[in-house]
Amino acid sequence: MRWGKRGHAARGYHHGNLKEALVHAALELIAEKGPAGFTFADAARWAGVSPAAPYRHFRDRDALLADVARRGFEEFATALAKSWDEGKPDVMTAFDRLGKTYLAFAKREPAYYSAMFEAGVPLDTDRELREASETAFAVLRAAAEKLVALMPPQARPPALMVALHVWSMTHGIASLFGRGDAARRTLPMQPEELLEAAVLIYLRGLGLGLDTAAAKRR
Amino acid sequence: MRWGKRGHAARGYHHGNLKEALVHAALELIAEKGPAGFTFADAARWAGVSPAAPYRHFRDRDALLADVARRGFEEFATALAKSWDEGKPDVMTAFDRLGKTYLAFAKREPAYYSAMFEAGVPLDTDRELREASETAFAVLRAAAEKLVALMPPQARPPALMVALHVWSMTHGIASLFGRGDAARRTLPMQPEELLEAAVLIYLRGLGLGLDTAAAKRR
DNA sequence: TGTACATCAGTGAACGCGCGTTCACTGATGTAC
DNA sequence: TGTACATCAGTGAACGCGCGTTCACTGATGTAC
Repeated sequence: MRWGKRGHAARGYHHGNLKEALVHAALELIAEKGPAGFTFADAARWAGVSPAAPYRHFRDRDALLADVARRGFEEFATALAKSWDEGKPDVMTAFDRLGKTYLAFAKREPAYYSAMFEAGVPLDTDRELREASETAFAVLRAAAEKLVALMPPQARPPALMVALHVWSMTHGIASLFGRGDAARRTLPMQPEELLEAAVLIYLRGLGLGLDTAAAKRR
Repeated sequence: MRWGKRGHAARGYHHGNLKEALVHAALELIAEKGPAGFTFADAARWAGVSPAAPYRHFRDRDALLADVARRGFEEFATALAKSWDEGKPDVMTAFDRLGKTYLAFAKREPAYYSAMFEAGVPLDTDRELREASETAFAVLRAAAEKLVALMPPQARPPALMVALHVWSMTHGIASLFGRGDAARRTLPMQPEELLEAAVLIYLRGLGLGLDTAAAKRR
């Protein structure tokens, strides 16, 4: 299988879009054997090129992995932003949807998720990678802002704290139970249900019951 | 450095306690370069023996890693149980302490934590490993039981759900911010504070305010 | 439109290296009597 | 207490293998005129 800009017809001496193909290869191999389970040579073989070819596009294996993580964060940020949809039709509905999207991403793209959160890719060395990661978190942060804005000013918790709490909870559930691969633990309920209940209880603890939210909605 | 049962004096043709030494080597190397960052030969070298020696004690690298994870869960379970101390002097105090112990373990033993939760060691193939993991969770579960028992019977949430929520939150914070190594993200507060606030808000959401708890304590 | 040339993105052979694993071996330890 | 022997837990040499990386190369593509 080949991944060329011009579809699968790209052939011949020049691959056409080897960089993309290597990223896809890495994702495929990570999904199979984990982020440590592939080599530069593996990726080349998977893409159908000689072992020297990847060097035209990536300095080394780590650079390839970092690029995978960056793309992962970008797709993640896009998915989250689309799901949040600026809080429409109302903040509570959108917030719930956001959490489900987070879990769905971890399940649908375990390879990306691994590269982003578990492969030990250092965030601070690559500017684009760090920015992509921050963009993703910014969506959560913005959602938390809108959420605390529902509350009376004197009772508002810091939005950053709320965002971090929800992020941690969701990431925890995703890592422990919500993965598409074999490392996950079994659970007597759906991860989505577990998350939804947690968020409801947490928001109630903030004084943001469904009643308050419903009242604000009108 | 050698790790023998008889202290550091073990020498000579027979190592004395190579199995322990290999586990320590693995921990050291995992802490340095992550769970994927060491080889069987590395471990042997670190322990000061020939590359063939580890085969007397472990089938292969995976078996060594699984043993590390098992020991990690056992130490984890012990630490958690000791910290929980059957809910003394009162359930809320002990519960808070339990969370702090969880985070402290992840920070103090990042290598164990990696092997347990991130190395992709399959839980279901090794009976002892699975049991150790279940023993650790059982402590959390028991604590959640005592916690919900503080509440009036008609308002009690399932203890299992509470345990899973707290586990997820704590694991999420530990993975994202609370690690002793370089992969952690920076945070404008201590992970412990973040966790404490989350748990307080969550419990309040369950209807278990500090007032209720204090009332029960008397 | 054709041609000459520069650049790009691959090839494939080669290298040194370290890994996993096996093997016959051997020094150290434990035990029966 | 001494001796003979079995077992244990190491050695060290060897092997085949695949990896990372470099290199001169070459086919394909793009561009100036």
